[in-house]
Amino acid sequence: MGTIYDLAKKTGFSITTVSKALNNYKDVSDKTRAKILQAAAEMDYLPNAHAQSLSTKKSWAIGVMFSEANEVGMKHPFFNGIIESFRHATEEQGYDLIFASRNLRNRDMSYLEHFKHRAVDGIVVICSDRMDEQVQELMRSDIPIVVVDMDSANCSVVYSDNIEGARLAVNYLHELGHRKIAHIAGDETIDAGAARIKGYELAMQELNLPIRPGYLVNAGFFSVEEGKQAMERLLELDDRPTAVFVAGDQMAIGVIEAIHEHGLHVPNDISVIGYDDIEMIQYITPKLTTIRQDTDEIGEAAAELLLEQMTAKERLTERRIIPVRLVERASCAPVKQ
Amino acid sequence: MGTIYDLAKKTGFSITTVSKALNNYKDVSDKTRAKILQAAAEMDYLPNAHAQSLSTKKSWAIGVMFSEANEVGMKHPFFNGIIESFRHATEEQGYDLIFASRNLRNRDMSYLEHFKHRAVDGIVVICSDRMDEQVQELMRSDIPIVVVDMDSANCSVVYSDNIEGARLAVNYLHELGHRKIAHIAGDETIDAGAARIKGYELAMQELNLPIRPGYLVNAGFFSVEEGKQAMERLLELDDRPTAVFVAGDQMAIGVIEAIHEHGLHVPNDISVIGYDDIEMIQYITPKLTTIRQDTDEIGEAAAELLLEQMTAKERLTERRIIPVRLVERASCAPVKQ
DNA sequence: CAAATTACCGAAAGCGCTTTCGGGAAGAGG
DNA sequence: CCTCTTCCCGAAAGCGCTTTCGGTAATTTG
Repeated sequence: MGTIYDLAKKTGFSITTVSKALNNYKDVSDKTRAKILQAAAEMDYLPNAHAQSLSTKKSWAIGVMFSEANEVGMKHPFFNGIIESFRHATEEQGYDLIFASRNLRNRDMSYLEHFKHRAVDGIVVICSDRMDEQVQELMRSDIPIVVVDMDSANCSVVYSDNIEGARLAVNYLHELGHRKIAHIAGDETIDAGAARIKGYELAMQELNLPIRPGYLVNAGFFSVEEGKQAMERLLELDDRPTAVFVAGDQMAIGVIEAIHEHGLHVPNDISVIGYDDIEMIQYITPKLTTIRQDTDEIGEAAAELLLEQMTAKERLTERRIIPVRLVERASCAPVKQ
Repeated sequence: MGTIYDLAKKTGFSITTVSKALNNYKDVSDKTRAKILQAAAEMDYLPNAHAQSLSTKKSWAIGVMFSEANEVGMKHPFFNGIIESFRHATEEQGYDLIFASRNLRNRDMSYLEHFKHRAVDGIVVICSDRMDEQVQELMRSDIPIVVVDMDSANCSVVYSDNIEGARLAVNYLHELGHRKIAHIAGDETIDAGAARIKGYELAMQELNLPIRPGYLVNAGFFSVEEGKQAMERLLELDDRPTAVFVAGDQMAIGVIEAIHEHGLHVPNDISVIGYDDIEMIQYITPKLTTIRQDTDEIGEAAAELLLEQMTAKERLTERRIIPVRLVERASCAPVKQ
């Protein structure tokens, strides 16, 4: 491969000139630039990124932090949809993504420390747990940052319009004639969970529907199993709901399972509407009606907000709320007479 | 944060001694080491990774390349299961993962070039397309590398025992009394696809079962839609199979859909067995019986093979074949009388 | 044609760290 | 008391690149 010195020797110019030619400075003649570029191609010269970063203080790297909360890491279909689109958008600008480990040889360090160590140009946090001390630390730092799926006044954030999403869901069920609408919710410590609860309550109020006792059940952290258990509790009620708005698709899968196990039918006996629109719900029975979050757009918006800060070289705090929409499939039906 | 110079000034020692203290050299007394460490903690000192890499020629970074083939990137549940476990295993040793973009500012470069530019210590390739010129180039290079889900004599590889997996599937169907067993296959240009075809043919032969005309159908690149279309073709046959071994779970989902749309029942009319054991198939109807690939172990094995090369600082070529197992669920039944 | 620009190029410092090598001080051995 | 080790420490070179600042040579201007 060779270094810039080899290139200089080979072409007979100084490393200064070589560097300038490579970086499109204008104070080098076309003739010599051509020679240098030619020679560079011949010897497969590639600049060393570390040396460049060291001297320019720009690493062209973005650190990504995933919530390790439920041990899903990058396996979660919603989160990895976002990161994939984020990756596309940033890669176009020449940035690489780096997934930092938490331990540097012997000693283990925080994400912030690791990102500083790596001298990343920016950070993207994809995490729903606002209590996470690691995330807090990142948000307090002065590195350009964007956090996804969580609100904050101190840094740029992007998330779906959860309130509107919940409202869409409730209104839809209402239009189908449902009045006894329950909500299986995500934990309130998670912004998305809290917002959807709020949207549910708001919508119910707007429609003058009472939230009956036991109709709002916390199903924790969005897993299939938790959804199932939550639905069990609804089924135990004397005054069962005819429809349930579930705060996440995975939970909704558990919900449907529970309903089926009780010998009831979705949607004939109970309508179910989910949230997210992860791919697999098109293939379950019945196909799940849901509120679609646009992971592509979320990822792109996140990239945009971060890129903006990185080029401005200052921390900005913009809030971007991505619209959602209802995707009608087969898990909701008009209420029985 | 400060540099090593600041630390030296603050403690009164030379940067040499500071560096040595930080790196546990033995030619520095416990007393001064303690002082330096203390001061480092006080000023939140963190060594600059670029400077370190520049002088040690070790970056503690592993480049990962995903096949962009079907535009799924890191969204594919099988691949991202692998990468997640790979990440865990390498992170324990202090390595970070870097997802390289293909363009460096203006000019766009190959993955190999980018990885050289970044001076990664090793590369992991998660790609099934052996024709990909980018992958070829990586394999020809002299950087430590491990490739997943593909065979090669020139570098370390790890993949599932696809032949045995196919055999397990066919034998299982045979035990259920099936004799008319078809195979919906992945494309032969993909190693996994080819191996499963081979295993199917082998198993059929071992059981003295003929492969009837039209019973081996190529469904391309493992998508739901392709699986569905392939099944349509099988259903057009006069002499329909009673069971079908499908080379991937996603395809199997399409297969079941096609069968249902023809008014037939799985497994009563036709048994279906998949391959992979991705999470979602537990939630479809009927729950899919499948051959389970152990993504955790594949990822760990890949990490192990790569780590080995990186510490040895030489390229090795080991082949690791990960065992698979049958997971019985509800999509296969004994053949009708 | 002399003076003032302009066009090109290079010396050198600096980015933050590691590592070799040598040297002084202190302790061990005779 | 002198020599030989052992223990600590630091000067300096080097990793590969960027960028400032001057300095020629070539070109333009009046």
